[in-house]
Formats: sequence, structure tokens, C-alpha cells
Amino acid sequence: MKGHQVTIKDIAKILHISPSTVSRALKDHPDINPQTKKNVQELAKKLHYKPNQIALNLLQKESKLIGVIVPEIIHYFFSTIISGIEKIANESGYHIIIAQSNESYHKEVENIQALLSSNIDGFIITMAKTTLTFDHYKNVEEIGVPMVFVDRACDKVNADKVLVDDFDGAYKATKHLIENGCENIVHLAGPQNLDIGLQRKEGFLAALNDSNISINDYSIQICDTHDHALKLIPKLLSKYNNIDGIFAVNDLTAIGAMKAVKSVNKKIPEEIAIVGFTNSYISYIADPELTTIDQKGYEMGQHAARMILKRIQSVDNYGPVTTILNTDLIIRKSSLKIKIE
Amino acid sequence: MKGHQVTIKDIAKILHISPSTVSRALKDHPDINPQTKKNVQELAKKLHYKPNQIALNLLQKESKLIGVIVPEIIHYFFSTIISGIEKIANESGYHIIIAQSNESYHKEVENIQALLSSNIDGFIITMAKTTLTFDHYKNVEEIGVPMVFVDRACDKVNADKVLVDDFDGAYKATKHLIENGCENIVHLAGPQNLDIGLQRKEGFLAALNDSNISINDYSIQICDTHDHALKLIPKLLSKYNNIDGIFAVNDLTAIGAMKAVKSVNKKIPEEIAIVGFTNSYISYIADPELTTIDQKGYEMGQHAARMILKRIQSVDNYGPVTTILNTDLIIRKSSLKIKIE
DNA sequence: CATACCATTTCAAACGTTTGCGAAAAGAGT
DNA sequence: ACTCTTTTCGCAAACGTTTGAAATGGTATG
Repeated sequence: MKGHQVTIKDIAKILHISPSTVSRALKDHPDINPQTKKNVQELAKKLHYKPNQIALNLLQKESKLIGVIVPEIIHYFFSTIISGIEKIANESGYHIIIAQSNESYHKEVENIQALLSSNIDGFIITMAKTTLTFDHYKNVEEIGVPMVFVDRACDKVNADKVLVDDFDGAYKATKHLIENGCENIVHLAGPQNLDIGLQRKEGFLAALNDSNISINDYSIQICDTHDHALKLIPKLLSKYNNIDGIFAVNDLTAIGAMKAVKSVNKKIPEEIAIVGFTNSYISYIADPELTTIDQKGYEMGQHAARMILKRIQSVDNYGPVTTILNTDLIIRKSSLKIKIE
Repeated sequence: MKGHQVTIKDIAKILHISPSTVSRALKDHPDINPQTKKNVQELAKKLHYKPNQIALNLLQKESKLIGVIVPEIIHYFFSTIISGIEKIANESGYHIIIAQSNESYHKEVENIQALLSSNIDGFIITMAKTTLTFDHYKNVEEIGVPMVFVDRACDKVNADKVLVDDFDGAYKATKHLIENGCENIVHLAGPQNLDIGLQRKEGFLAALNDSNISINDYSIQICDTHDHALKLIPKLLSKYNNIDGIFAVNDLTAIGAMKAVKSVNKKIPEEIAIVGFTNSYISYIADPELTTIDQKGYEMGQHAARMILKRIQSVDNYGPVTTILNTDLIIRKSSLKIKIE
């Protein structure tokens, strides 16, 4: 049961002046008599007057709301993106509405429609894995609501993008394994229809090539979940017992592999070195701690927020901008065959 | 650069009829001529007309927005709460605005003020650890915006609450350790000024008492972070080498303890059994997998959302409701001294 | 032929705020 | 006493939508 919020009209009525005078008095307009100003401001404070944001939104045709659609917030990476967005948005007086697609195309469409009618000022989106058609993005584009893609982008749409250099990250990870003495590395790869999966694989291959390491038919395994790695790795190791390094497409898979390696009594990193990708919380929790590639979720979120704010506040329609962030190699115990002093 | 959104006025102008007729035609009002209806509805579809939510908000004095304030979304537990809230809210046409307090009292106050002026219809809040004064909650109460506390509640304010039975959870965890043969259990406890810390400790003590197990001066250690456990446990074990069980106030601490135990070459669970609290993702990732208490974040979120919706939609001012959810013991390898067939 | 009645449509107010413009009042200058 | 200026304030429109009440035009009833 909502109590009546104090409005400008209320103040006007009490003071026997007009709403416009109150409005001007509150913002220190020079046209207003100092005494009137004082009266208004004091009463406003006393009654805890707060401007009604909705009325302002209607007038100014903006909601100071940014819609954020991510697959699942429970994933560390996405929640760091969100944190980054929130920080920058808040600094400019914006708030974020969060919706999850749960990797479902339909939920994504639904969310976009719903947020659109909430009159958000812009979208920040990470595509769902199952999104294969893009009419809903096109629709947003037509309506003229700005949109920024983060991490997973749709290249059929004119929109800003914030990506991470997956190729380079994978290259660095693989190079690191090689420098630590690995000569027979397996890559647990993601789905090859996603850019992420593809780029990381390419980076892996490039690093091997540059070091003149030959590629075997088992060097690349499509395997990107914890449980799959748990099953796959023991088989693989029993078949090819010279494997001495694993580069996984994400941390969770790397940790599955880690468990599997331990289960067949091979030592990490002495016998098999492991590197993941993302630098999520679990990489630090793992035992031994997991070497990984920092995907910079927080920075990505901040960047995306700045981009959307720029779009929202800009008058002219400059072309789409793509930012590619660098990754960092985070070296921990799981890959250190050679001790660093 | 935002393109002009199609409004009812646009449609009215094109069809040479009044906005009110358009409005009624769109909602199938019986007063409107079927032919007019058809014209309007077809044009509306053609122009992709979408009602302006802001205008409706202003008229109906509601925003269909629920403000959610949590300490940090990167924590698995909070993100599951959010997911639960989102699901129920969406089902009723509501959206959630998320703000993080980062466990800071000031950020919490700031967030509440900001969301309040965004005219949200209600709050769902998990108190920050550093929140010790409650005027900002009182303010919300006075204004008449409904509020539900989740997990960490403020008892100085008349508001609904969704809590978890911490005492019972801790009791079950401890009992489980005892049933598995532990006779010398250490509890890594949370801060005792928070109800969570207190209740879990009490549950622990009650379980020991009920089993006639004596309590030592080192049975309770204030230690609730991964890193602290990492440092504390080795010292403790070298001093009291008969310790055979650890019950930690949260999963992260449990895993810190786990690492520490392994580092002094004690076997888990054979020599030392470990149980955590929360059932976060990492408990499943840990090696060995961690036995823990499921804190039911998703259910809590759902419950909180239902409560706030009920408040928002209710006309009369019924007294504050508190719901206490049961926890589940999730048994995994880290505690199983006795094998279950 | 006036009245009643119906279907259909429009008017106007409302939600809370901002803002260009005009108006009233008071003082200054001639 | 007249105009001119300045100070201070109110009117009205606008944002997009809903909705009770009034208006319109037409037909049927007395």
C-alpha cells in the first residue's frame, strides 16, 4: 500500500504559489524571489520531496535505464561483466535492468521485447549460444535503440562490440605450455560454430606451428564442459601416454581435466601441465591453482558501458565501433614444470 | 540517436481520428466500430506500435520494476537468489533493477536513494555486512515502498523476510560428521555479530551436545575466508593432531581448509572429514567434492519475489511475514569416512 | 415533430515535471 | 502622470496514455 509521494503540486498548494514557481525555485532559477526560493526549498526538504523520475522520463524521452541481457549471471565471467557495466553506468546516473536468456534464443527475443517497452535507453547484450537468426537485433536497430555486444557478437548487425582477443589469448597459453617443456599438448576445444571456439583453436594451432611442433590427429578434442573432460581425459591418456600438456577452452573444462589427470595418478604439473581460459574464481580455488588466461570481464563490462553511454548521448550516427581487449596470462602452479625463482 | 517511436497520436493523425479512439480500438473496447478497430490494429501492427511504458507508469503510478540490492553478484549464492527473483518477477510482467552494495553501508544507502527516485515498486534487499544503522530502511518504510529482506535481515524494521534455517543446517552438517565417525570437530565460524555466524555456531554446538561430545577451547575458530583457512588450519593441526573433522561456515572457507589439510599430507576424508555451507558451484568442483548444506538461493529468490509482488498488489497493510526455508544436506566425498553402498 | 435511444466518436482531465511566453506589479526616469 | 524597465510569478503546452463524460449523427418510438 503505497503512501502518497510528495509532489511539486503539493508544495505549490501549501505555499499558495504555482507549480512552475516551485519547479524553478528548486533549481535556483534567477527569476525567483530569494525569499520564495527559501520557503520552497525548506518545505521541500521538510517533506522529503523527491522529483518523480517517471515524469521526467516521459518529458525527456529517456529512462536512464540500460538493459543488460546475458546468458546466465551465475557464471563468474558474466557477473564480472555486469559489475563493470554497473559501475560505469552508476557514475553517469544510469541503472541497469538485467535479464537472462539462459542461452535460449526465445528467451532472448522475449527479453528484448519486454525491455524495449520499458523504454530503456540502450542494450548491452551477450548473445545466447542458440541464437542463429537476428531479426530481433535488426528490430532494435530500426527502432534506433543503441546496442553493444559483449564477448559474443552478432556480425550481421550494425552495432558496437567489445571482444577479447581469443586468438592471442590461446596463442599465449599454448606458448606458455611449450616454454614450460610441453611437447605433446592437447586442446580441449569449444564448438567450432562459435567464434570463441574457433579463434581459440586457431591460436592454439598457430603457437604450435611457430614452435615447429607437429600436430597430431588427437591434438584437438571438442570438449568444453567439466563432466565431458572428466570422461574423455582418462581414455585419451591411456591411449596416448606421451601427452604432457592440456589447454582447455575454459576453466571449468580445465578443472575437469585436472581431476581426471589426478584420477589416473599423473602429477600436475610435473607430468601434465594444464592451462585454462577465463580466469574465473575457480581457477584460484583449484588444487593446484590453475594457470589461465584472464578474459577481463570487468574491463569488458566497463568498456561496453562507456560505449553505450556515448551512443546514447551522441547526436550523430557514427559508424559501429569494435574494441578488442587484450588478455593476460595468469601463471599459477598447474603449468609450472620449470620453477621460476 | 533515437528514432521517433510510433505513438498513439501518430496513428490517430494518419487515420484522422482521435487518440482516445485509437487507444480504445487497440484494447478491443466494445464502443468502437469494428471497421475502425480493424484499421487501427492493422496500422499499429504495420508501424510496430508499442505502448510507451513510461507514460503508463506515470498514469498508473507504478513502474513494474523491482529494485534488488545485493552485496555482490559474483558470489554464486547471490546470483542464484537473483535468478530466482527474476523468474517469478518476469512471470508477472515485472523486471528487476540490480544494484550492488559491495558490502558497503554507504553504497547501500546510495543505491536505495537512487532506486527510490527511479520509482521502483518494491525492494528486495540483502543487507551489507557493514550496515549497522537502519534509517535508510525506515525511510523506505515511511514512504510506503514495500521491502523484503533475503538471507540477511534487519530486525529493527517492519518488513517481510526470507531466511534459511541456519541453526538446523549447521546442526545437520555437524550431525553428519559425527555419524561418520568424527569425534574432534572444529568449526570455522563467521563473525558473531551477524545472525548467520551466530546461528551456525549454535547449531554446531547443539549437535555436539546432543551427541555428548565434549567441546574444547579450540573447537570454534573465527575464520570465514579461503585465505584465512589456508593459514590457520596447518597451525591448528600441528597443535591438535587429533582433529578429525571440520565444519566451515561457508564453502570457500571449507575449500581453503581442504587445501591446507592436503598440504600437511592428511587424507580427506579418511583422516579429516570436511563439510561446508552454501552448496555453491565450487563445492562440486572441489577435489574431493565437498559435502555441504544447500542454502537454496534460487528458492529464496523465488519466495522473496512472490512476497514483494503480494505486497505490491495488496490493498491492505497486513503485518510483516517471515519465511524460514529448510536446508538440505548434500553428501559428497569430502565427508564420507564410512562408505555408503 | 419532438423525444428517446443507440452506436460511435471526441473532449478534457489526469499523472508530475519543465519551460517559453506573457502578465502583473513595482520602481525608475523623464 | 507617463512610459520603460525590472522583478517576480503564473499560464499553458508538452511528453504518451487512459477514461469518464459529453457530443455527434442517425434511427426508431410516441
